[in-house]
Amino acid sequence: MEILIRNKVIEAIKTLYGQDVDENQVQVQTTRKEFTGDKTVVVFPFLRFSKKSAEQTAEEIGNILVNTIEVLSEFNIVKGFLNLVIDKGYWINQFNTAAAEEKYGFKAPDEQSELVMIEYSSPNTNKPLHLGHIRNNLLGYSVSEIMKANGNKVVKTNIVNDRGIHICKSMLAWKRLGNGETPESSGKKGDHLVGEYYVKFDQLYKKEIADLIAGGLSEEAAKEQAPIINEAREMLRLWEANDAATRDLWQRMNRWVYTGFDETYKTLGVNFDKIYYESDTYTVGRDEVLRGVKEGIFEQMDDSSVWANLENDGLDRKILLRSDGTSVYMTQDIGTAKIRYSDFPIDHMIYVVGNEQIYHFQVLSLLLDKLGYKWGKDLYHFSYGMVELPQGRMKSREGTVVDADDLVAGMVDVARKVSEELGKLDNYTNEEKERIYRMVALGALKYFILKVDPKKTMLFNPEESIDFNGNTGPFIQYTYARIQSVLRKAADAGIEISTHTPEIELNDKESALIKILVTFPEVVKEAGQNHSPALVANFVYELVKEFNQFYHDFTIMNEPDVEIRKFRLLLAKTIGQTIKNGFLLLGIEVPERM
RNA sequence: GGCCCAAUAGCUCAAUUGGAUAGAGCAACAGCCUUCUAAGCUGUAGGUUUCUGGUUCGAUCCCAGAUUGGGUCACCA
Repeated sequence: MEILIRNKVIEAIKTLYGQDVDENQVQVQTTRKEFTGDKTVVVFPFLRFSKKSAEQTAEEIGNILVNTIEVLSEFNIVKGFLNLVIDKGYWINQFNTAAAEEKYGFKAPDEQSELVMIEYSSPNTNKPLHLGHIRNNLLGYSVSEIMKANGNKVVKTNIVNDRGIHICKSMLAWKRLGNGETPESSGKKGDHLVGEYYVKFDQLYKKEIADLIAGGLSEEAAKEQAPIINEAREMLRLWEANDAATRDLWQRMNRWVYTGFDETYKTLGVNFDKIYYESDTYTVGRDEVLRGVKEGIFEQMDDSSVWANLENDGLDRKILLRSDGTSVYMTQDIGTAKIRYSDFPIDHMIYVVGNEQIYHFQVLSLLLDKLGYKWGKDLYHFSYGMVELPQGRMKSREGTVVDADDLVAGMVDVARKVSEELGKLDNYTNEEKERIYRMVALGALKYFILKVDPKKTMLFNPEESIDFNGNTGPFIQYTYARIQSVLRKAADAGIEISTHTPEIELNDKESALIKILVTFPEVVKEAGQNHSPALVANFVYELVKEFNQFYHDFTIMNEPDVEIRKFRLLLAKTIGQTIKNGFLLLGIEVPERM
């Protein structure tokens, strides 16, 4: 519709003033609520063609539009804004289209669809997931769903950083202090158990540093020479040298972590199509780096460490292999990228990784390019903002980290408490109740995180639990449940819901609802272009807010006019469907009752 | 210090990517359940969009500078 108007405006200006205007000079937007009309054309940019007043220009263009666009019957002018009124029939038509499709707004993939690979989550296996990972996982999953809804083929992938100095730290501490403790023996979740030893390592390390400083060493030297850190380094070297005992312990502890992660992923409702492990990919990366050395792309120093010099590209020097031959993060990422492109015909590669790694991905992109991979430059770093606490950034060493499992469990408790107070689920079984508590708790958490612009830093206050009223997930879930309740009542009463609405008179709320509803396909598209679940969240909220007003002001079941009642039922059903579909894109479930 | 990013109501976030009188929720206050689920609805109050300039018909949005906060510049990931 907007495109049609835009083209007609261009034609109008051509006939009126004999000038060609550029397409993006014509602004067509939805009319603001406080004015009458549906679409608004801003005429200010055309004044230099018309050489007339804004009102006159708008009048002239408006007359032509009304004559050339069938569904346009009237217009009004406020200053330089030409407000166009679109016929009711058009909206009813649009609504019927929306009502007829279960997946309204979604585009199904076909043979020509592009393949988008999305990497997200990508945890280290030395500690459990925290709030920062939650934002990553929710964004990654949601963006994947949004890309699918835009007709792409999507491969969700996870690169598990299961190797490196950080894992060795946990292993070392466990060896020293663990006394053979296992998840089974202690009843602790595996990832939490391993995480505890990571913290213990840090404590031992700090103590050694303090002792060395007391003995007269500088802080820098102390950090470098502490026996325990050297032992960890030696462990990493042994690991890369395939030392059997080291590998055994590593495998054992990683397995504990995976069991724990799987549980967390399951509660979060995220999943992956293809999982890569750094322990498999880093050697490919190392070979690539060594090839780079041979081809003169990278340089090897006397101590045999390997560097990339990116100073000509405006960046720094970057290490790719340590002097003891072990690999770093970047080495692995090179290998992983290569393997992925040979495994899949990737058209777009999206890395969901925090904005603290912007520099890392600039470098990675450049390195891949230098290694001769034409897709190196194409990788897209979906860089999202951090989650901050009122005190600032989360710091694992200071114990301010909000653990993912604890957070979810806490949310479920709150949901249970609220729900029990309201007592609406009293005739449900305990399993059904628990299922809904979880659904609501996760709805609150996910919506809270996904409704904010991914690029922005966001704040989470653990002191105040996430709200269930207002602009929240549960509010939207509640509206959905209400709609289902009405639909159940209709079904019980044997009232059939029409599948097609004739041209009836609409009240203000009804037409407002339809006008919001039919923007959904555009919202899905924009959310895909901008990689922004927040756009979907905002849309659903707007829709639901409007629906609740409608629900309050008008009755559905008690409407005496049969035609109108049938229409309202269909409207409610379609809105319910759209809420569900929108939330599907966010990875949030909706309950039939709550 | 170099580079990058942000700053909107007391708090958490929006603002159709340069358009009309900057909107929601929370918190505060005042109302609405004999009626399809009150996790709802209505109203009141709350703003020099950090500051100073510039660009233009028009700036929260673009440019320059300043202030504040954050990130990053590792043989960490």
